[in-house]
Amino acid sequence: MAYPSKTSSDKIVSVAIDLIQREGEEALTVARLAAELGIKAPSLYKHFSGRDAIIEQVERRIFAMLGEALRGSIQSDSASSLYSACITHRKFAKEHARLYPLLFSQSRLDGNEALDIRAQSARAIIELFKNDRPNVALSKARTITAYVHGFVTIEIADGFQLGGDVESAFEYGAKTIIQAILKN
Amino acid sequence: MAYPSKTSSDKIVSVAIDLIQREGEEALTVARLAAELGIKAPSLYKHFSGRDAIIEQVERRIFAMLGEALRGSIQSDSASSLYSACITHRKFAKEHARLYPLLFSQSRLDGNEALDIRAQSARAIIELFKNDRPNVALSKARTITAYVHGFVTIEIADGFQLGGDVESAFEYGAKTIIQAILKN
DNA sequence: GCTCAAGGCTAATGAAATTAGCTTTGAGCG
DNA sequence: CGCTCAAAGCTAATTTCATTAGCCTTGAGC
Repeated sequence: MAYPSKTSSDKIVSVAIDLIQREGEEALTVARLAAELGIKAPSLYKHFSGRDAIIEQVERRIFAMLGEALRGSIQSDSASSLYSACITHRKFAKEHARLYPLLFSQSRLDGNEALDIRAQSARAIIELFKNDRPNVALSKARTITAYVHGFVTIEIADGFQLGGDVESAFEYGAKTIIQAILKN
Repeated sequence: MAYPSKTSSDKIVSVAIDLIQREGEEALTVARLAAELGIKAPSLYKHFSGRDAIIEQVERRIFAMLGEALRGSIQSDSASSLYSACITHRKFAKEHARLYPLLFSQSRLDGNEALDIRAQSARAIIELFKNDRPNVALSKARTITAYVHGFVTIEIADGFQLGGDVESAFEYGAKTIIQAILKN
């Protein structure tokens, strides 16, 4: 084709992820990102329609990573697997404290594509309830997912300000919910 | 004192809340807000140090409103009260879909002030577990709060994309968790 | 009736995103 | 071997915001 590309869409997204992880989303300016890639801001528009499009890809990638991590943590289809999925989810969120909140913000992801990428993460959990009626399985998956997501979201935002042992609170909640879910 | 004030800090925050509720946070530009107040952008700086300071007050107010709603929904200290608190929390979040996500974003609120305003909301729930040891009560409150917060956060972000009955999922989760919590 | 500080205003500055329009270069073809 | 052309860069606007500088107005209190 043509001019030797100094970068690629994949590279751009990777560097964007690094930057957000290091300094937060607001630090991701088009000029800054371009600089880290060794090019100038307007050149980025040859690869993406704009800043939002880049962040959208970032979200997509983080979702994929979370999904992969969750699937990797689920060995059997037992309760212990469910608990380890919770641990993994929480660990992932905290290790990507600046990226994780992007996943369920106003979400630039829309429609079909969002469905696919999210479904992959969800599916792994839903599978664990294959003995239940589909609707019940969905409710159970949503319950445990909501709990973990809510917990880590508050945790990341430094929302647990009343002291106490946050670790044991997480464990208590996860185990209690899992136990209850496996019965009812 | 002096020049007849055309507005006030309270009024500014109210109008800001309206604006965000109607058109989202990004629609809250300093110029736009000023216009809705009948003044010019720079005049706002006589009342607030900047856009962030205004949004901080918005968060504070929303937190206070949520706390009030929760306290209002708790009559007794029984399980039924806990469930109605969940309903109230969810209703509040959905009725303030554009404002609620601000509460646990990166949070501009810091330190002591944040503690106070959040503690008020939390306290109401913790009270319900006064028969438990303090640390357990805290864990229980955190568990149910995390669940509801996570659920509505995902819901608002349109994250439940696999169909099914979201209403019944919420009910299932809330009731299951409450029941489990009241035992253990 | 004077004064002065709070609360407005206009004009300027500075950061970002984005657009317009030009330049470079190397893959592939004749 | 040399030509061409489209992709990928670049510089120079343009726009939209937030914020700052500096000035003007007015009414409460003396």
